[in-house]
Amino acid sequence: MPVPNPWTRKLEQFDRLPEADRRLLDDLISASRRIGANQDLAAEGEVSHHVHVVLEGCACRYRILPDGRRQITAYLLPGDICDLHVLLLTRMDYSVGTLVPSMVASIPRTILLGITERHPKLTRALWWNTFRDEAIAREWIVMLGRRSAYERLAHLFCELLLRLRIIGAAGDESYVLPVTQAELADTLGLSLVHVNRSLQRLRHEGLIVLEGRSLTITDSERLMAVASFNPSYLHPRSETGRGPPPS
Amino acid sequence: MPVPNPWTRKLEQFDRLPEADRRLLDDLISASRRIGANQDLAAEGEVSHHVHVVLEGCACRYRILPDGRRQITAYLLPGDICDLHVLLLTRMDYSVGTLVPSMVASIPRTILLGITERHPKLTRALWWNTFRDEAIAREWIVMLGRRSAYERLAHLFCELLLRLRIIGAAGDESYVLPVTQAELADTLGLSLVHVNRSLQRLRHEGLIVLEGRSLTITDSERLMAVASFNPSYLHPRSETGRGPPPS
DNA sequence: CGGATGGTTGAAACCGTTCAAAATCTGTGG
DNA sequence: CCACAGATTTTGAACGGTTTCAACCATCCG
Repeated sequence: MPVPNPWTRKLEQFDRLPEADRRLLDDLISASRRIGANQDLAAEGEVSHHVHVVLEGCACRYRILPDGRRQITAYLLPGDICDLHVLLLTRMDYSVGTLVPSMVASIPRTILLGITERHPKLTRALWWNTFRDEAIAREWIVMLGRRSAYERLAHLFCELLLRLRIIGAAGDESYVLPVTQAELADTLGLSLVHVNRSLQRLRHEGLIVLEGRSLTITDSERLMAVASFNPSYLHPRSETGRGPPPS
Repeated sequence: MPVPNPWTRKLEQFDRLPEADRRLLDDLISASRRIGANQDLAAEGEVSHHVHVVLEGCACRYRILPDGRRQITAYLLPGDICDLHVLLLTRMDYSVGTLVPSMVASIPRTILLGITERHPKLTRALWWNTFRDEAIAREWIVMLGRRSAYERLAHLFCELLLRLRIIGAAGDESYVLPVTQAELADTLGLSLVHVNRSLQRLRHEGLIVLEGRSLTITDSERLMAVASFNPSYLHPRSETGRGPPPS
């Protein structure tokens, strides 16, 4: 059996899909394209007719305030859907852009919408995907509202470790950070300068090694404690066992 | 024709529902109960078998960090579903509690899950509801990450004005704030003291009048400008016209 | 080599927090 | 109708985390 594409893998975290659904997913992303870093896939305010899926690289959701302040509201890793809500809400209330060179598939919303009428298992997996996105957004609210700069960095690094591990893009304790310090600042609601200093503190305290973009978590135990990181919001597979909760 | 309950009204913001679906919604919430303020409906970490819907009053989603810091991640107004993800993710990753005395319905997840297999229009409305929740969460991320205390308060008051107006719980420019200043602090990621001082500034600048819990927005034009408030994330009805985007 | 991007450092200013206490409001029972 | 306790709002003052401004350094790459 061939290795499933990242999107299929992601959706099957919820429940095994019928063979027909898996083939369908393969088809939908067959026309993917390679895109450079810092390219917009969709822009705030426009009416969008395509749902985007990241297959390689990394993108983000972000908003820019009238005076130029920017806030990143989500990281989109391989297998993640950038803008699924376009299915039912076509007006974009944020922008989507790549953070590094990426491979992205673009699916007409009418096609996907039609599919949801004939593929209940797949539709349920997409709904699950929506719930998980929302759970991550909630956790970011907590991170921004009630954690210090130091803790926010620790928390974000823990989240990325787990999310990248699931898709096989991280080792036991190291991965390639897909963002610059300026982008970390826009993610964590901090200034660039303060991100830099907080990173140094994480290094000095022996929690991480960060050389260029390669991040190694040298003491994940303590890093998770600093972040008061509780992975349950990612709803890891192991917790519910195989398959979705019984109906 | 009788006035629909708040939940039905909320779900019909997306699309008109078949008469059968509306009757079903009435049935589901017929066994609602009255609950005092500050009562938990569901607690973080537990496996929940019920979906809760607010019919009167106000509840919130919140998380408490190990050291006691608290962050509110959503306000749940009449018609809002507290924990719909329980359908597919039964483990709670946050708590739900009332902010004021409320009327709340509690629906077994297996019942609602079964319904989603036989009522496509209703299911789609529920999915839409999920997307809208997520859009609000994203906006809160922007609010917490990139706005000052003063701007956060302004933004929150704008959001509540619109959301309460939709359900007929706010006049043109005034409503009853369902929260104390301490709760505002836990919502906006600020200290109680600073919330108090920022509120005074909003008053002194003539943007609001706040007496007890009664809030009047005296200059909504300027309040929205201060908050750089853009209501599109609430996906108001008027924008898409009647009914959902065409398939 | 030169320009662009990303990372690092220093110092001053500011926004928001903390601690502590007073003032006001609210509901309740006597 | 008053007294009282608890919750909520308000105020003052000191402290500190974070920002801002302004350089400087390192690296990469054509």
